[in-house]
Formats: sequence, C-alpha cells, structure tokens
Amino acid sequence: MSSVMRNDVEVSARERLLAAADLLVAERGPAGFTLREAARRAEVSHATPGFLFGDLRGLVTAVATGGFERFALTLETAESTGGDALTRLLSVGQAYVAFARSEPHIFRLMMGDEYLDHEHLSLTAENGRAYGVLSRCVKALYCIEVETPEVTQRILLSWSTVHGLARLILDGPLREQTTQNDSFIVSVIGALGPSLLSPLGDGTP
Amino acid sequence: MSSVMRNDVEVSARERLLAAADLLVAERGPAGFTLREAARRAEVSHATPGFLFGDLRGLVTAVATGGFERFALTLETAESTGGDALTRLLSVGQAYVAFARSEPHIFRLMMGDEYLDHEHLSLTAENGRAYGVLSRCVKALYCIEVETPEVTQRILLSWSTVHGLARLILDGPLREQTTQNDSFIVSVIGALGPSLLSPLGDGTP
DNA sequence: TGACGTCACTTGACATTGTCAAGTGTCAGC
DNA sequence: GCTGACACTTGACAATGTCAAGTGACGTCA
Repeated sequence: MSSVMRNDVEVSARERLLAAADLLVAERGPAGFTLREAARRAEVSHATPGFLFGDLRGLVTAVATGGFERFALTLETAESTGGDALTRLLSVGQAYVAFARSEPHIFRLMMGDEYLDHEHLSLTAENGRAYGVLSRCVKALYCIEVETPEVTQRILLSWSTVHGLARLILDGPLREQTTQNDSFIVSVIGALGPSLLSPLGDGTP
Repeated sequence: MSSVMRNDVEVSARERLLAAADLLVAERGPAGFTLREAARRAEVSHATPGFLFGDLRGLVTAVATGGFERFALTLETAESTGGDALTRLLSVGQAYVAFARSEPHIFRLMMGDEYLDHEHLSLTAENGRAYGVLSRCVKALYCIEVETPEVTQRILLSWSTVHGLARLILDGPLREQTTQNDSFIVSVIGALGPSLLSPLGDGTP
C-alpha cells in the first residue's frame, strides 16, 4: 500500500501524480517534463505513471484536461460580468490572454499538437466550451440566434486575434516589450471593434 | 575524412547535418527530433552534431534560422505583388498562414519558445524582418512614415490575427474543419478590413 | 480457516537518448 | 620530418520511456 495520508484523507497515487505532474509542467514546460521526475515528486515508483496513465502522453493529456477545465471556467466568468455584447466579448478576450499569461506552460501544452493524445482527449469537446463562450458573445452582438457562416467568420476572427496575441506574448516575439501591460492588451483587442461592429456581410463580397 | 562527394562537390558534415535535421524536423516535428537520428541520416558519428552545433538546441536553432529566412522571403514576395495598401496587407496575411500550413513543424519550431536557443539566435532580428513587412504595409495604409503607438496597435492587431489563425489551424482547434480552404482563410483575414480602415485613434478612447 | 484471485502498485531490465572526455587521422606550415 | 590545428570518431555515462515479471494486501468463496 503506497497511498499516503494528507490532511487526514488518503490520497491515491493517481491524485498525487496528477498534482505533481501539473506542478512540473507549470515549472518546466511540456518539453522539460519527465515521467520519472513526476514519479519521484509523487513518491511513487518510476513505473507507476506508465502503469496508471498508459504512457507519457497519457499523463500529459490528463494534465491538459485539468487546464481546459480552468480555462473554460475563466472565460465563462468573464462572460458573465455583464455589460453590453461588445464589452462582454472584449472581456472574454482579455481573460483569454490573461489565462495564457498566468499559466503559460499549461496553455502551451493545451494548445500544442505535439504532446497530447488526441484520441484520448476530446479536444474538440474541451475547446468546444471555449468556443461556445465566444460564439454566444458574437451572436449577442448581432442579436442573432443561429450561427450563420458570416457569424462563424466573426467568431474565428475574434478567436484568432486573442489566440495570436496570447501566443505572440508567450512565445517570444512580444515577450520583452513593455507591451505586456494590460492597457496594451486591452488596446489591441479593442481595435477589433470596428470589424466586429460592421454589418454582417462585409468582407465577403 | 568524412566529407562526401555529391554532384561533384564536397559536402561538409555540417551541411549534411543541417539538411538532415531540416528534413527530420519537417517529418517528425521538434518533439520527435533526435540528434542521433540526424547524425545517422547525415552519415556522421553520433557525437558530431554536438561537436558542430554545441548541443541539441544548437542544431535545432540552426534549423529554425533557415526557416526564418524562407519565411521572411515569403512575406516579402507577397508584399511586392502590388495592389493598394490594404490588398498588399491582406496578401501578406495570407502568405503568413500559407507558410505555416506548408511547413507546419518548422513554423511551430520557429515560433515555439521551448526548443530554441534565444541567446544564439537573434530571434528579434529574424522576427524583425517579418515585422518590417507588416509595419510597411500598415504604414502605407495610413500614408504615414513613422510608427506611432496607434500604428503599432494596428500592426499588432494584424500580426495577432494572422498568427492566431495559423496556430489554430496547425494546433488542433481548426484542424479537421473544412475551414482550411483558402477562401475561408481569405475571408477571416479580410474581415479585419473595417478595423484597419477605421481612422487612427479609434479604439483608444 | 485457508486457498484463490484481483488490485495497485514495485522491481528489474532494456534500448535509446544527450553529452562529454579522450582518441585518431589528415593536412598546412615550418 | 615534426608540430599543431582541425574535423571529426570512439567510448563511456547517467537519464529516460517502456515493458515483463514480481509482490503483497485485501476481498471472496469453499
């Protein structure tokens, strides 16, 4: 029996591994992550991660799943802060970038194709929740219920912009700039306004 | 002597390694890349990559440098195709996404923070060339010579959008969709038009 | 009560990897 | 002919992911 008492509750190897892996990814990033180091921190034998999660991708995918959960929650919270449709959409965009900045390695892991097991992780479903938030905000913007191709275009425009901004900030190009303060981010996202407010049908002549 | 004749010219171990590494990254991606496999393909000993490029990051960084060169060339070509300022900017945006789609692994490597040796690679300089293209296009849009903060905001808006679109297509979220055809990409990038054409000063009240 | 089986791991082993020290052969210059 | 630099190669090491086999606690049924 290798389960351990912590705060008077028995914590399974699985839970300890997941917690250790989460911390390890947050510290070193997906590339520096190691099954054996996770095992060491969780105080289990070196083969336990493989036994419990199948393989490296299995554990990493489990970590990503937790990230998606927090991510969706963050966006949904931002969505519910009120204001008009555009305000809410911009809030969600800021929350998107803020999440990426607060958990850079986890975000990279979630959005990177290389480490995840796409068979096991229902990536579309997980992203679906984030997409749903954006979709609702954009539809509210046009007081429309269904997602026409033109609405999809606007959703993807918003998604691309905030996603790109997040990645540029994380992955170098915008890393060192003083541009990382919030007002800069708000400004760039806000510049999307005219495109979002232009009548549907523009841009697709 | 381990240099090899190919087409009557002597090819150094360095060149063969670089070519092999390039191909290997293109095939397997940065995560699947291995020094020893590159050495095998280049028909040099297993320690040669380390000897010539310092370490893993050294060789990977060299591969990325070649990618940046092709990337900048692609954007500059798109810029020079003529048309008005907005047309040129949208062309550059499409070229940006097209490059990412044509060399997905190399693009991921170039834009990923994890594998590159930022000390050795003048990333800012390399990105500077791509940034320069965008900057010129946006400044032309407003018939302006200097890059004011408001212009910077528009440049970053454009950059974020095309970069985000590229990554969403590469890294999952938009992967399976039929949305990958060119007209879809053109449409999303084109939707940026109203924001870009709105007078400077909008969005920053 | 005791044999049996299952669950949740652990132990041990293996091939593969990045890296480093030391060796080797070739060639230019004196 | 000798020396030293150059451009690698050889050999070794610790670390990693993965897999087969072992282990011991626990529930179940005879």
